[in-house]
Amino acid sequence: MVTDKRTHIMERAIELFAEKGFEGASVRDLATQADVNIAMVNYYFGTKEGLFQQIVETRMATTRDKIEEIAANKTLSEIEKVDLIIELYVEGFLSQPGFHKMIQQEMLVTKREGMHEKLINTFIQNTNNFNSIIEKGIRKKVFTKVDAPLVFATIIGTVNQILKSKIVCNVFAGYNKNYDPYKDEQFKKRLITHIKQLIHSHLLNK
Amino acid sequence: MVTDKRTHIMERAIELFAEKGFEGASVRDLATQADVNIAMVNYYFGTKEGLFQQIVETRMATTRDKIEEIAANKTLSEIEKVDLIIELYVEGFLSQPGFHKMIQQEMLVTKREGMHEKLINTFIQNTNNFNSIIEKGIRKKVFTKVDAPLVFATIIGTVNQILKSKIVCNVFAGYNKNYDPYKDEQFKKRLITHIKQLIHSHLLNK
DNA sequence: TTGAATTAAACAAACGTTTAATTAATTTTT
DNA sequence: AAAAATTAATTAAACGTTTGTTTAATTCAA
Repeated sequence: MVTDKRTHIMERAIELFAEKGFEGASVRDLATQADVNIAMVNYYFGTKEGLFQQIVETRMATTRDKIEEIAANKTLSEIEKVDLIIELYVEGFLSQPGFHKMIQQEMLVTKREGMHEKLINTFIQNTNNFNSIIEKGIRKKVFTKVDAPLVFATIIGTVNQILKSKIVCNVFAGYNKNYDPYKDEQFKKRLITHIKQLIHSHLLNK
Repeated sequence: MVTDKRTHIMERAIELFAEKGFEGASVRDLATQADVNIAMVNYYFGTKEGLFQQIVETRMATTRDKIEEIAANKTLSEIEKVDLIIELYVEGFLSQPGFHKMIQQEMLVTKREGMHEKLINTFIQNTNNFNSIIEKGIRKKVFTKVDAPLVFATIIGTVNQILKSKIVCNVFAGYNKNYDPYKDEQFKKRLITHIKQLIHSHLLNK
């Protein structure tokens, strides 16, 4: 039950950090939400920042490894790889909206330098892996000569933009305020379709 | 000299808010950066949140009005309007990176509900104006049947992604760490070209 | 002389963290 | 297997700082 409590605190913390930001979410708030004593946060994670780092380190490695795996795969074509990465980001972001909101905020803020740099470095790795796929496609002449890193920025940026607010997202989806688009399989497909069509016509345009 | 001091505080506050977030930037910090007494912030803006709101209200109306103007224009074609909006966002974002970082953070955070809703509403207005352009283009059969609100999300999202960190941006641009891509005219052109090509092949694809 | 601008000092409240005491669980010894 | 000893988990209370804001006095300009 020890690790259960640890992960429980982390899970509740993700939602609070996403909602209020790192500074905006107080330790007392975190403890109340997780239904534990205030001192438990420091007991398990040392500091508030330690808790944040634990969350990031645990969850961010997954996406990075998956992208690395896709990039290194030798049986997939370049366009198949691009499609897989699009699906990976949409599914990952929509299934863990809180976590990715957290990350987005921290990428904007340069206050906690160590944390910020760690995020940037992982992101740069992902960019490089994506670039290598695109560049190979261009060399093979299956892709047009596109601006690879900016194509990556478009994919991530589009999903991030959707993630920015559920309300805005509802306007996009045209549904009512109580409906949760992140949990809707149809909305997910719609987003994937949009990005794929967009990127395909850009990459494969003659 | 009164308004000068007011705007001076606002200008310095934008940079601090962008760098550290709303909660992360303390009033003492703001006062020190603007080289004024701590009490002056409350004297001019009532509260810290009042300062934030003043900044947002002053600057955000400009973009909204420009988009409305473009959408209402009767001499421009639909594709010309789309191009103008792309240029508007890239130029606006790159010339005022601090302000737009601030906005991005506040759109992610739902703590200050009033502020958040105001941002969302303005954004929804912009989305609707953009949609009406796209829908007209589709009706005229000069555009393919695209997902208009998601196309808008792609444009904004791409620029926002670029804005997320100067370091990441430098990796995109392939330059050294001291170079400031936001001030580089060539990088701006590169970004505009990428988005235009991307959106064009998506909208005009047969 | 009147009102605005500016200041240093103080305010209570909230912050992250630590402490010291207590309970619960585990291990060691009998 | 029971008792004792040891470690881990949990708690309420307090720690010193920092927070945003206010006050009351002072300087400045009209």
